[in-house]
Amino acid sequence: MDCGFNWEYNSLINELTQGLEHAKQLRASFSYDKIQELDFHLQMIFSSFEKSLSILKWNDTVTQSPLLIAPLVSTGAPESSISVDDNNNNNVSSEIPHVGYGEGTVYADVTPKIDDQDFKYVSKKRKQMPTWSEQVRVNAENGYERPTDDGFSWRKYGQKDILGAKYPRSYYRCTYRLMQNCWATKQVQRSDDDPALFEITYKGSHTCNQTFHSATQLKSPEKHKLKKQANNPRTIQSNQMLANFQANLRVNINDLDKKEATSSFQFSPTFSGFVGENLHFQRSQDDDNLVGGYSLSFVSPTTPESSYFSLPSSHMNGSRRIHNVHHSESDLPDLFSANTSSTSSPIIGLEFPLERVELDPNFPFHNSEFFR
DNA sequence: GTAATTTGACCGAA
DNA sequence: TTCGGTCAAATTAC
Repeated sequence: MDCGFNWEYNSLINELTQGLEHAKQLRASFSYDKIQELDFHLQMIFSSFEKSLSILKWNDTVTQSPLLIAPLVSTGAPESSISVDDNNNNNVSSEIPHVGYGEGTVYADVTPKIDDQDFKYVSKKRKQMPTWSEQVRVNAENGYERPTDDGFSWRKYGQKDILGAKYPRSYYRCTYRLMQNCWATKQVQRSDDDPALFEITYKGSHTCNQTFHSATQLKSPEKHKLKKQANNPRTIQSNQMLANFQANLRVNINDLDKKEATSSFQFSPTFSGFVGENLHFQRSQDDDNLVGGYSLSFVSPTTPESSYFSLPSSHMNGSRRIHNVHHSESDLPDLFSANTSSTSSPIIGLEFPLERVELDPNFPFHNSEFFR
């Protein structure tokens, strides 16, 4: 039977918790001179509540079936939300060997069969998993054939030529589907018109704790340290926030200040820097709100108090020096590149693409909160 | 040896 | 019958 882990319930809790957190920060930081920060939290709140509603609508539709109840005791698998019910003997366990796959999984004869009508509900439920899409641009010049990391660990399980599409579609599932019953999936489709552009469709929210599993692959004592950190609820929540944040990263470097950009500075190994239109690099003074170390900021010449990003060194595990910041080639004018030196020890927490980051100058953010 | 990817086959939906 | 999504054996990468 089930391990007490519920996919939709946890997703909902995650989303609502995030929304609440952003609302709190919004209230705490309300000030006319922090309008961009406020805007960021508003966007995150909207996103959280939209996803929550999506999950609720999805669940509400499916639970019209008498079999598909008890969301708190079902497994994480969308198709295994059929609850244990001694009265009608419709017991279906995710641990019982089954044949077939995917939508309308056919269970082995040792279990009671699901009739056709029930199948429709099961299939419908998976179909109605919360879905959202985003577009990611990559720099194919340097061999980037797939979108940059989105902060989660994915396992590719299929590729398919799509009718009318120039490029095949790739299918990914969460690496921790089996270990943590996480049923998030994504599809990646390259744009016909713009090969550097990828349409990524996510289905279902992550219910896994990926920091934990990253840590388990490391050697001790880092392993122990990261495990401890990963179990911190704040860390788990921050991971989700970071993923959301990362999903909104874009970059425009049309007015990159080359003089500033080519100077070296200490830098996170996983954030490679960003310059928006009319912005320039500036290595900032320590942020009083952060714990120790230096931080890197982006300051708008016109509104220096409102456009910035900072990263405390206390969350870096070893420092890096970044160099060779330069514009990308002409076919990808909105990207820039930078190289980092050395890779001492892995960073704690989520990892972001090293060499390339996109930042939309229209997307205000202040992510100091993520790292505290 | 283990984990990840590739790829042909299978299945359900339309 | 076609097509998109998934599985799982074979292959490749680490």
